[in-house]
Amino acid sequence: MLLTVEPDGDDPIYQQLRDQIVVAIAAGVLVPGDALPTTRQLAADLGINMHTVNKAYDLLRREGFVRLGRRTGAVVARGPADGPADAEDVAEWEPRARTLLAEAFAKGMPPQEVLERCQVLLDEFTKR
Amino acid sequence: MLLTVEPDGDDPIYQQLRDQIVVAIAAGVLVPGDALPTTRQLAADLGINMHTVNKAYDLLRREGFVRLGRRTGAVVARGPADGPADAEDVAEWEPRARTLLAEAFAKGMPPQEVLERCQVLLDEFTKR
Amino acid sequence: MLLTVEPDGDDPIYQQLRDQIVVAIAAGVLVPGDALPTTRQLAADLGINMHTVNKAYDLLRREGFVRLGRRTGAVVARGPADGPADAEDVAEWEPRARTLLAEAFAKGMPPQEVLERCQVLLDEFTKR
Amino acid sequence: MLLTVEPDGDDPIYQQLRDQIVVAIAAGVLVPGDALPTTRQLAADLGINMHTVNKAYDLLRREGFVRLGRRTGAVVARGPADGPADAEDVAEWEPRARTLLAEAFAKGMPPQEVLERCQVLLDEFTKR
DNA sequence: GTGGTCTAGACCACA
DNA sequence: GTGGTCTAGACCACG
Repeated sequence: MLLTVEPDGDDPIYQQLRDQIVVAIAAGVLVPGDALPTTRQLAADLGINMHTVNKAYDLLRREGFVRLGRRTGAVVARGPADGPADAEDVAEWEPRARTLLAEAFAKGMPPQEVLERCQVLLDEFTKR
Repeated sequence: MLLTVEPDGDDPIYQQLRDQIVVAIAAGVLVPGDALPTTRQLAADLGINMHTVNKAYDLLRREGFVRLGRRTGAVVARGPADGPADAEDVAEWEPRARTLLAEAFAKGMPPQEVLERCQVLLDEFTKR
Repeated sequence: MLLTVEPDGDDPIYQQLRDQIVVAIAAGVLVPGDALPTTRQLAADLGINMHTVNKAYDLLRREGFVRLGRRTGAVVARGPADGPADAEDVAEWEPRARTLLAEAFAKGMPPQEVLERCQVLLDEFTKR
Repeated sequence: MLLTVEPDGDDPIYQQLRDQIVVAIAAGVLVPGDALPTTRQLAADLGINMHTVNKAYDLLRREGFVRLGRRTGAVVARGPADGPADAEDVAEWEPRARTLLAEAFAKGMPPQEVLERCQVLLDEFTKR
C-alpha cells in the first residue's frame, strides 16, 4: 500500500489521500479490518502536515469507509463486498457520474468507447 | 436551456455553470453554433456576479467547448460529433473516472450495476 | 492575395488582417505600388465591418507599410527592399522578439532549433 | 529579479508580468524550484491589484511554467532544461514567429541581420 | 452592446 | 498566511 502526494497538484492533498485510499479499497489492496497508518506516521512519511492526514481520514469516516478509534487508529470499515450501496450514496454519486460521462462524450469519445474504458477500469478492481 | 446555481454548494459557482453547460452540450440541448447568454445577462438572471460567469465561460473556452466572440458573445464550438477526443483529454479524464468508479464499487455497487448506470446516463445523451 | 479572418479567434480581426498583409509584403506577394482592396470591398468579401478594415489599414499606415489616399485607396508603400529599417523600428521590435524567443527556449526548444526555425520562416519570404 | 509594469502600456498588465517572468526563466534568472513573490506581496510592490497578479500567475500555470502551491505560493516548475518542447507548443509558436519575422524583414532588416539579432537574443539566455 | 481588464475589498479552504 | 472565490463597480477595446 503505497501512498504518494503532489503537494502542488490541482487537488488538495487530503483529497489525493482520500482518493488513493478509496481506490485501494475498491481494488482489494485494503480490506475491512486493515489498519491504516497512524496520522503521525503517514504525515511523517509523506512530509506533510498531520492535520492534513487527519482531514483525509475524517472525510473517509464520514463516507463510511473507515472507523476511527482512539486506540485502534483508522481501520477500514467498508469494502466492495459489505452489502449493497445506500440509495443515498447512489443519489449523490449519479450527478457526478453524469458530469464526468458528459465530459467524455462531449469531447468526442463515442459512448461505446466510454463504456469500454469504464469496463476496463472496473476490471482493475475485480481482477485482483 | 435552464441554468441554476447553488451559491452554498460544494463546488464553486463557476464550476457548476461549466458542468451544466457541458452536460447540455453532451445531451444535444446545446449544439455547435448556439449562443449562450451574455455574461451580464446570465449573471443578472442567476443573481450572481458577472465575473463569475466570465470565469465559467473562460474555462469552457480553454476546454474548447465554446468560442468567446467580440460581438457574438459565447458560442458553442464543440459537440459530441465534432471529431474524436484528443489523447491528452483522455489521459486527463481516465484517472478521474477511476476514482469515481472506485467510489461506486467500494460502496457496494456491483460492477455490472455500475456499468448499467453509466449506460443509462450515456443514453440520456444519445437518445435525444 | 487571399485574406481570411476568424471572427472569434484570439486576435482581434483588424490585427489578423494587419498580420496577413505584413506577411504578404514580406513574401513579395504585395510589392510597393500595389493597391489593396477598398475598405468596402474587403469588408463585404470577408463579411466584416468596414470600420474594422479601416482600423487595419490605419494601423498599417502608422507602421509605414501603406499610404492611404482619398482617391487612390490603400497602396503598399514599403517593402523589404526599400532601404534599411529605422533604428526606432528595431528598438520597438527587439523586446517583442526577446519575449517570443524566450518563450520558445523556456519551453524546451534548443537555441539551435529555434534559429533553424527562424531561418526556415525567413526563407519563406526570400525564396519567392 | 526585478519586475516592473507600465499601467498605460499596450499590453495588459498581467501579460507584461507573464512576459517578464518567461524571459527570466529563459535567462536562468529564475530556475525550477524558485519561489515567486506572493500575489499580495507583488501587487503591493507594483502598486497594482492582487487579482491582476493572480491572472498572470494563473496564465503561467496553464502554460506549465509555474505551479501554484497552497502554502508555498507560486513556484517555477519549468525551465529550458526540463525536456523538449511539446509539438503543440511549437505549432502554436510558429505562426507568431512568422508574423514577427515578417515584420522585421518587411521593414527592411536583411534576413541575415534578423537571424543575427535572434542569435544575440538567444545568447542572452544561454550565456548566463 | 459585447467581452476584456482593472480596482477594491471580503470571506473561505488549505496547510 | 497562502491562493481561491465571489462581489461590486468602473473603464476600455472591439465591432
